[in-house]
Amino acid sequence: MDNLAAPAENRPYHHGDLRRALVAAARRILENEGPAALSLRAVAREAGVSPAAPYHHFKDKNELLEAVAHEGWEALDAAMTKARADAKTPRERMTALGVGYVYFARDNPALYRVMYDRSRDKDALPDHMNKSPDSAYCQVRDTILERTSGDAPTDIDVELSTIAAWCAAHGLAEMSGFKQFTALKEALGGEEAFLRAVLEHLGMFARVNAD
Amino acid sequence: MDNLAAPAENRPYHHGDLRRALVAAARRILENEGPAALSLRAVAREAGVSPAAPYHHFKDKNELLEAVAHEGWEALDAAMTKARADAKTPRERMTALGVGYVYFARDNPALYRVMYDRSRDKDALPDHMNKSPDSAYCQVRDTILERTSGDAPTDIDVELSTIAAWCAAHGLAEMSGFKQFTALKEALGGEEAFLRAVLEHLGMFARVNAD
DNA sequence: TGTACATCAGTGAACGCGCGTTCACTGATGTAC
DNA sequence: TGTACATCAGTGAACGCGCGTTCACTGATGTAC
Repeated sequence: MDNLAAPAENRPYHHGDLRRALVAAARRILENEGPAALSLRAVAREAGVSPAAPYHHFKDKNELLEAVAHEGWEALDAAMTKARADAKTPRERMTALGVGYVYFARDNPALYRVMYDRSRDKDALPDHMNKSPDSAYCQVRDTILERTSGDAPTDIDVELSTIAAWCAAHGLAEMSGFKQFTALKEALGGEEAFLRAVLEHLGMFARVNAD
Repeated sequence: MDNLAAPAENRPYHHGDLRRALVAAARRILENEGPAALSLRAVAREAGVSPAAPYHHFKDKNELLEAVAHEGWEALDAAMTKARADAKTPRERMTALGVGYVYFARDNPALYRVMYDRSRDKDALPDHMNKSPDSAYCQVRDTILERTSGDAPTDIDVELSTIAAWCAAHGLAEMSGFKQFTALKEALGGEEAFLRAVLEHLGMFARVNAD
């Protein structure tokens, strides 16, 4: 959460960095009031500026939301980098990514929502996820590669495993907050133990058991 | 998709079954225009009734959405029952549930969205999922139990596996439509092959490989 | 260095819109006798 | 079987609201000479 400071009073007529300030204001609104409250007018209000001002920096509401989502994906990339750096073994890194991913969604629920809502509208995840090596996606892929021993897996296998991991983490992120799981969390000794346990039980579709 | 017929013309003053008709109208709107178009007024319009009429059947918009979501979960239960019935072996049933789940979400995207949006608002999945044996959740759980050979797993292990399966399916349902995967789908021979392949790669968090 | 002027980045009022909900009403239905 | 009447399930007009966006404007900035 960077650049989320409240608007400065005694602002001069020209703001200086209104574009950035608007995105920060949007994130503040998301954090405090949720995605439903995120209107262009509310953002302008929060930034201390007239409702027309944002139009000098964004074509329309859409474009502002795009910028907010973009910051969200960058923040996710950073969270994944951190999670990965803190773990020692490849297997631990894999779990740390999963847990870190869910924590990111839990700590930024409204931002996370905006990120995926906009992806759904475009029927696509952000482009940079396939390209930038620091992207969350590439970090998951690289960590899976680290874990692989023996013959090099095919590109397709790597991609499938990455997608599978991503889906699992996303599903867990969306579900782990549900009340139904509170008893189980307590039985296992807390949130993180629960997340790790679920991640370790993901093999039920795989060719692990007999047919 | 039952009861989604268009409103009858020459309707008498008293509708007879407006409650059901309103829910059906809501589902029609979801299907044709998406979740953003789902206003109380639009539903009344679609049902051919004045904007005040729904208030004789639902306390407010919230309560109508609740009824729509409820129908959605029932439809999901039915889809899971069907998917399970069509498969021969336990392992096949497990995969069929995963694929069927994603297909349900793909074929009813707006309804699926409403179901989860409302769950998120309540921080809980529907109650019946833990209780009714025909619920999607219980069917997943029972299918996992079928697959288990040897010693009976603990209740906690079963629950964790069920949650893991659900998360994976939900994640896959939300992601599988993204453009990024179209090339991979073609390489694998189509949508279903892609889904099966992802499901089979879910072990990457598990204790399958060396540490 | 000073000045004219184009450009930039704000203002604030206004637009039309669709929304959820309420209200007094009325037509249809069902029940008691 | 017929009638009075309560209740039910609609109508349609109206409310206040916040929204996205546009408009003519103005104050501040930067650049050419």
